[in-house]
Order: sequence, then C-alpha cells, then structure tokens
Amino acid sequence: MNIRELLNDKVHQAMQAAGIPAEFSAHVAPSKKAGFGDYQANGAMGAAKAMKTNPRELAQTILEHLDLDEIASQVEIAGPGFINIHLSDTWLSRQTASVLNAPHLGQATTDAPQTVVVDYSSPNLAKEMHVGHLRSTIIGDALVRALEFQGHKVIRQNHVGDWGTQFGMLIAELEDQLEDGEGAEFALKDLETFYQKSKKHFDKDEEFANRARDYVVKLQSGDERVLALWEQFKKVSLQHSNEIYEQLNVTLTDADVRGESAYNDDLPKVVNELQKQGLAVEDQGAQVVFLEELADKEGNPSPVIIQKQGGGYLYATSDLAALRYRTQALQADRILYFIDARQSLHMQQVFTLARKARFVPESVSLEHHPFGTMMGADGKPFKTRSGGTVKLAELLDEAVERAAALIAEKDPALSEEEKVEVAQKVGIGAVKYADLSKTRTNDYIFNWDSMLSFEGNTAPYLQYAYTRIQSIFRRAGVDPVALQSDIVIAAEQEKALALKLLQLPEVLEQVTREALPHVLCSYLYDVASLFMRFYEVCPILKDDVDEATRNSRLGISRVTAQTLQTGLALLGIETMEKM
RNA sequence: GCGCCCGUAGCUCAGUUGGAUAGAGCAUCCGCCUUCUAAGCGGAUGGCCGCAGGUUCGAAUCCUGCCGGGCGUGCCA
Repeated sequence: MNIRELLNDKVHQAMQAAGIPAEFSAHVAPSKKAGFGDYQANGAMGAAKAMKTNPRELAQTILEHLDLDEIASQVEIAGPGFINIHLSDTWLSRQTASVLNAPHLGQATTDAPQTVVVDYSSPNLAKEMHVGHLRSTIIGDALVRALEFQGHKVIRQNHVGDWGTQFGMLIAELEDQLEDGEGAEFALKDLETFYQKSKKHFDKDEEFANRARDYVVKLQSGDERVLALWEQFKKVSLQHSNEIYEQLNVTLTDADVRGESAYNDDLPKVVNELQKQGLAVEDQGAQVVFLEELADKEGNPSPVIIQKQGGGYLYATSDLAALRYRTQALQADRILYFIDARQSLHMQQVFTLARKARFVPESVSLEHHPFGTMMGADGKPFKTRSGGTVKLAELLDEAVERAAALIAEKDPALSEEEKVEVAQKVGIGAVKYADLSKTRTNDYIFNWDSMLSFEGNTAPYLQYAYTRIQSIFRRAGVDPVALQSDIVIAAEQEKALALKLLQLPEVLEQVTREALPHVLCSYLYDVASLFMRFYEVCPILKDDVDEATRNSRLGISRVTAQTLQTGLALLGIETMEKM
C-alpha cells in the first residue's frame, strides 16, 4: 500500500476520463501546509497551459471524474488550480487498523524485485579504518537493508584494497617480524604503526625495498610462500574491519568480501578485450582509452589509463573487471556504488567505458551515489587535535563513553547492565544518525554536542519516543505484539500521526530509488514528533478513558513503535526498552 | 584554464524534483510536571534563499553571467 501511488492512479484515471492527453501526468504529493488538504494534485495547471484552457475549469472537469468516495472526505479546487484531497478519518482508521492487525509493516512491497549489487565500505586493508570510511559503510548498509526490506535480492560487495605495490612492503615487514618470533596477530595488533614501520624500512633500507618489490611480483604470479604471508596479513586486517562492523551494527561479513585481488586474473583479459575492440591504444608507454563521450570543450577526449608503462594495472582496470563480474556472474539489474564524491570523474569514466565495451548492457543500471566529507568545527576535514587521521574505532569508543556519561547523569535508576546496553545503542546510534540524517551529497560538520544533546532531529530523540511507548505497554500490562484493535480517529493529533504512519512505504520507495537515507530520517523524526504531541493531549491509561479509545490509542502507539523500530533498524540503529 | 559539487535564520540542517504565506532543531525569551519517562510539550523572536538578469500563471528549485568556498583534472586508490 502506498497512498501517494493510489491517489496518483486515481487522479490519472480521472484526467484520462476528462479527455486530457496521456502525456500530462498527475503529480500527487503530500501537502506541505495544513489547510491545503493531506495530499495535493497539481497536474491540472500544466495540462491547462498546454491545452490553452482555464486551469480551474480543467481542475473542475478532473474533479467530476475523480472517484475517491471511500478514501477522501473532501476534495476541493484551490488557488490557480490545485486539487486538494482531504483523506477521510474512516479510511485512515481502517488503514491503520489493518497495519496494526497484520503481522507485517509493508515489507516486500515491490512488485518488481531486482538483483541489486551494492558496493560499499571497501576499506584499504593496509591500514586501519578511519573516519573517511564511515559514510560509505553506514550509508551503503542502510540502503542494503531498505532494499532487502522491499523484497529485492541484494548482493553486498566489500571491494577491499588487498592488492598492489604496498602489499610487497607489508609482507616483507611481516616476514621480518615473524622471524623475530612475533605471531601475526601480535605483530599486526596496531596496523597503523605496522604500516609506518614498513614504510620506514622501505624508504631507508635498500635490501628491504628490493625484497618488497620482488614480493609484489611473486604475489601476482602466485608464489606460495608469499601468498601465505599475504593471507595471514589479510586475515588479521579483516578481523579489524569486522570488529568495527560489529560495533557499528553493520551487516557486512567475510562472505561479502571480494577485494581487488579477486580480479587479478581478469585484468590482462580486460586489457586484451579493450585492445581487441580497438578502444585501448598505446600512449607514452601506457595502455589508454580515450573517451570522446567525455571530451572537454576543445574536443579533447577524456583519457583512462588501464595499464601503466611497465605493465602494472590501475584501479580503473579492476573496477572494469568487477563491473563485468557483477553483471555477468552476479546477474545484477542494478549496481550501486557508495564512494566519495571526489571519485565522480573516475566512476563516470569507468561506467562510460564499460558501456562502450559492452561489458554492461543498457538494461543494467549503473549508479554512483557520491557523498560529501565529514568536517570538523573549523569547516575543514575532521582530524585529531594534532592534525592526524581519526581512527574509526577510537571515534566509536568515544561516542559510547560520552553516551555512558550522559546516561549516568540522566537516569541513575538503570541497572549497570542496562546502562552498558543503552550507552552502546545511544552512542553508536547518535554517530550514525548524525551522518545519515544529512543530505548524502553534501559535506557536513561533525559535532559531538549536537548529536549527543539528545534534542531535535537525533537518534536519542527517536529512541526515547520508542521507550516511552514501551513504557506505556509495561504499565498497561498489555503485550504490544498480540494487540488487536479497531482504530478510532478523533483528535487532530491522532489523524496527523496515523496519516504519517501510513506513509512509510512511499518514503522507502524514494529512499531506495534515490539512495537517500536522510529522507527516512526526516520521516522518522516527523513520526516521533507527532507521537510526542499525541502523547501530550491523548491520555491512554487514565481512568476516564473508555476501553475503545484506550485500545485504539494503544493501537496507534503500537504502530508508532513498530514504525520507529523498523525505520531505525533499516538505518542500522537499535532501540531499547528503557532509557 | 577546464569540469563537478556547494552557498537557505546567529549556529546546524530540511525544503516531496517548478507550486500557494520558505520550514525544523540549537541558541535567546515566555509558559507547562501531586496526572502514561520533562532526554518531553506549547508559544515568541529570528529570512534580499550569495549577487544580477532571464524563462512563466508561479522560481530557493530551470537557464545565463558574476562573487565566494570545496574537490577533481594521465600512469596512487
């Protein structure tokens, strides 16, 4: 069920019946302002202009053909030709009751399930995950969850950086430390320090540097001993990532890892194929494809290097190989990339080239969904006080610590066990929500105080709304899951809340179509705010509330809790019973 | 130089793809707990939507040109 689509269909039918040509479609959207109906159709104005008729008269004609008997209590024409639709309380009550009394919240609503490959997180295994990896990881994970909720088949792809010249250096370093009697786990306990040590050796020690270069070659040709060292390094590094994923409540597992190394054998084939097609040519010793599709004003084509002089491959090559794998082996209908906005040109080149070489058919949708950078209070990329990179693990630990301090202050009555749980969920939720609630494509300013002040559009506010509802059910002695009831809409706060609750499917539709989790955040904030207002004016457990009203209000509360919990879960944020 | 992105209240951000009088939160000020969690609710103050043109019934949104900021622009990923 999707109210917007339902009304859109109805208006569209009415427009056709009114003799309006099919190219003029109905545009039905929820009204911004009270007083202009719940939904608003503005198709009459555009059509009237093209047909050279009076828009209000045309709207009147549409209205005469519009059949919303069961759905709307009032439909009127306003302003230059808007059709304002007021949904009926009866219909809203019935719809809300059906959500309450059905076991699901509208999962698997899509009528056209797709296979969607989602490329996200993709850290470099040579180093520890830092704040720069946060956005790709949590935005991608939110999309993955929402797509699965709608009934799509989702294939996660963690395209980790586990290949290339730096690994020769790291393997050589690991070999030395193992010879000193260190275990791999111990030696790699601090990846950052390990990387710096190996870099230092590489720069200062000629013998070490030569060995490192030799190992790159051996690695790529499959030398068993070097490969074994590499496997050890990879295993420990992935373990670091998995710890972060677990703390972040991100769904990625080892099964989703398909790193750059997985495409090693395909790289020569890709280059070969591009040469065979006459697309790749030699230029200054490198293999280059010139894309006139992306030419600049002067007509200079955009160059993509797929093999450098000396024979090494570049990330464009492995991205092309991955794209081929995803369309051919994984049978993707849609491929989403959650990668930094700075790589927009690169992604555009790869997509264009993949189409041109027919690695990807036109039917497959290729989408780069870029995102902005996390900034500090000074408006510059978020760094430590000394200017270093902020490790993700440290950021998350700090979030939980800060949350714990606040909880100890706000609600000392919680048990120690509860405090630990709440601190974890609130702290991590606050960081994730602060990020997810911002428009994806823009940079945003990271601020501990605003995300943990627990006021306004924050995760704790939503979590708090949820716990308030759970508290009502505890006091009422009613099992929320088993609750069945009719819904009676009387107060305006009840109507506003019920209407909002019924809009989850159309919100999710936009979220997955445009890959914009912040739309879901805004929606959930609206739900929570409307619930708080409902809570203030609609008593539930008071003595003078009759049974039918009480059950109805419990029902609305239950659907609210379910919507908040489900919505937050789709963002990868957990709820709790008390806070 | 060229390309992409951004500029909305003192601060942090929305704005349903061109719709009606541009909205929230924070901050500031005024109210509301013997009543389901006050981590809450109600109200007030606060705007030349960077600037200037253009397109049309109608522009924060679209087109052009400026101003200001970020990023990218052939062998890192």
